[in-house]
Amino acid sequence: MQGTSKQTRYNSIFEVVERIPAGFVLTYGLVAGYAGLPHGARQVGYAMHVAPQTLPWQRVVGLSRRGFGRISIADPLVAAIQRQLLEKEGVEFNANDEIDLNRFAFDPILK
DNA sequence: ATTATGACTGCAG
DNA sequence: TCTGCAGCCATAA
Repeated sequence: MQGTSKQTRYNSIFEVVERIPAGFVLTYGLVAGYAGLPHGARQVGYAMHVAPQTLPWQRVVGLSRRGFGRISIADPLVAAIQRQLLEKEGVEFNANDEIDLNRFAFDPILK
């Protein structure tokens, strides 16, 4: 193929993301690991940036230094939309705007 | 080819 | 506890 699109280039990443059930989330690093890109957390971020409208991009969140999930999108408008979509699916945020990964992370391998 | 940027993380101060 | 910065690596300029 010649015009290798971004969608084709990040196909492995998109396949992981579309498997995340509504009401659950995964961190950029975890998605990268499942996609076979152990050091590609930032690439997952870019992949979500260019993801097709049909992908549940809102289920991919950042990993806080305390081990919680958190919205890590710079654009405040997009960040607000992501939070709204997640809460609508049942994902809960604590007082620090963090997500308890022990309750909402979709991790079929670790548990 | 070289430099800058970022929807990431983790360590150091 | 909070900030800054260093590794990380694909894209953009």
